[in-house]
Amino acid sequence: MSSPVFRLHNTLSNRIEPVEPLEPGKLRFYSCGPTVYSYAHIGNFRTFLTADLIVRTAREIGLETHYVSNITDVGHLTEDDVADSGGEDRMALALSSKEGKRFANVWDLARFYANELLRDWSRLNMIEPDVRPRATEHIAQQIRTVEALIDSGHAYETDSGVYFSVDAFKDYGRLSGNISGDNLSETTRELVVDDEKRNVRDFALWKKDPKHLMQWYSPWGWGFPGWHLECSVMALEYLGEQIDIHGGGEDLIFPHHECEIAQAESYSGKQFARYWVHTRFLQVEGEKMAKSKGNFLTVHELVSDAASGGRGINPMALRLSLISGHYRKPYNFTFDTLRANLKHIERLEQSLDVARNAPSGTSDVAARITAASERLLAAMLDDLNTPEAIAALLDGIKTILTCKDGISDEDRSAAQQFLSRVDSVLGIINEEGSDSPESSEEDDEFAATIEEMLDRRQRARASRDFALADSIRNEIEEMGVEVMDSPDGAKWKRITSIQGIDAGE
RNA sequence: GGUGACGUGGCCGAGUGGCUAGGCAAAGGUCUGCAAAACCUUGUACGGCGGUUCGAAUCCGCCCGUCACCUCCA
Repeated sequence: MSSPVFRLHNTLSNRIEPVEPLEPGKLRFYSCGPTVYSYAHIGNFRTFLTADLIVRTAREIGLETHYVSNITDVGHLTEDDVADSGGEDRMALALSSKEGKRFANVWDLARFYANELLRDWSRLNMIEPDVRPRATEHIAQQIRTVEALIDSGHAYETDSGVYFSVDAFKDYGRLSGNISGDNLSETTRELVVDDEKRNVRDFALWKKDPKHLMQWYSPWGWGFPGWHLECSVMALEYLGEQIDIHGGGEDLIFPHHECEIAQAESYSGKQFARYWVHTRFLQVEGEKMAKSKGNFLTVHELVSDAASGGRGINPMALRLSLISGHYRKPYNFTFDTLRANLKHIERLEQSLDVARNAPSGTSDVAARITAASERLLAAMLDDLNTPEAIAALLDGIKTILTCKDGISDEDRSAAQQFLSRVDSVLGIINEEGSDSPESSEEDDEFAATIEEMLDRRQRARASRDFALADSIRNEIEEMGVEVMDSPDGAKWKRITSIQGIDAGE
């Protein structure tokens, strides 16, 4: 048996290619992380989830995967065209916003949102990178790299900073197809105005700016590093001069990744990354997600409980929603599909219960469950075809649920193997996190009230006073709780709803 | 203007020359005092117009529409 082949779309070739690591059996993977100037939104997380699925799938087939993802905690500029004359710094902007007023300084703000990122990351049951480097902790390395690029003739200093010379790197533009500078039309805003730049396309490696809120001392005076530099430097530091896969959002193809290639390859003289994987932006309810449209959704808001102003969504359902579209296609995130995914997660939990606790029986579905399991992995190996994988997931769950009244030993074992694969590859089973809403005293009181009402209802049913029983149930439902009668008595659970969307239902 | 992607049933989303994707919603049924859950059943869609072919949602051409990137948004 040959080992399974993992195929991914490579932006460099615009083709789906088998992933063949430089060093057989060992995968070096770098995924671009966010700038932490606010809560990360679901679009950010769609990209991070693509990385997460790459790691999970690679490990499932036994590739020893070294996974690095950074945190950008330097405030880069919102507009390059005004950068030289004092453009705005993202962090500084966030600091002066209403929300940012509570932070003492940009360092504090970056620290806060970096912590929140990690919190959202773990809520979505995402794999922690082996190394999670921060830009501000790699300034010295960045300065050394700039010096090396100047020494080798790939960069030069001007009054405003140090620029990378695009003319000194022949492959510039290969990744994005932006080969010439001429294709920038009048619809594009003007490029950086700096008479000392040798080519308008040259980009900054170091900005001189003694007024910047975050600044460091360098051979070129006080200032801060260019945005593209940090990822190249940190990838080189933790993964070596040549990595296998480099990923990020589609917007990073140009200029960020194009510039990374230029810097890293000029520095090392070797091909930097062999596979480039990019995630398409998602839309919300059919529209581009934008703060101005009011459809800017953060993971923080969606999964926080209602009491603290969130929408109280099960993080696993959110995770499933965000991976339910193919990563290279525009995905339309809607509350309708989120609601469907809440049901899927409930059924998944039921299937776990069946696999563990269903009584012994004579079911005969092991072959079907195993087929679903194989189909699931095969779909993921085929350029992360998550919609197909989820179809296999649902088929497996459905099959397992048919065994709830009795399951054979063979089927139980197949079911457990299936669920274990679902756990490791899709990451939508998070049992530690699932009962996360810390059981507070309020919850205990609430439960006691419901139990008491159910007792009264049970007595009414016993005396066949169904009208009373039903009216009690209606009362319970108005409290947001669903009642389910079963052979071992009535069970209840909170009705899954999305705060702010299902209000009044 | 340049580059790239995409348009599939009420909705979300696979497929990419002939063979049921799947899910949500909906309808009917089994079960139940009634429900809920679960299970079973039902649904013939591929933006438009041409062309290639025995046969096209799938290939080719044109058109229409949507979206993204083109110097710092994942």
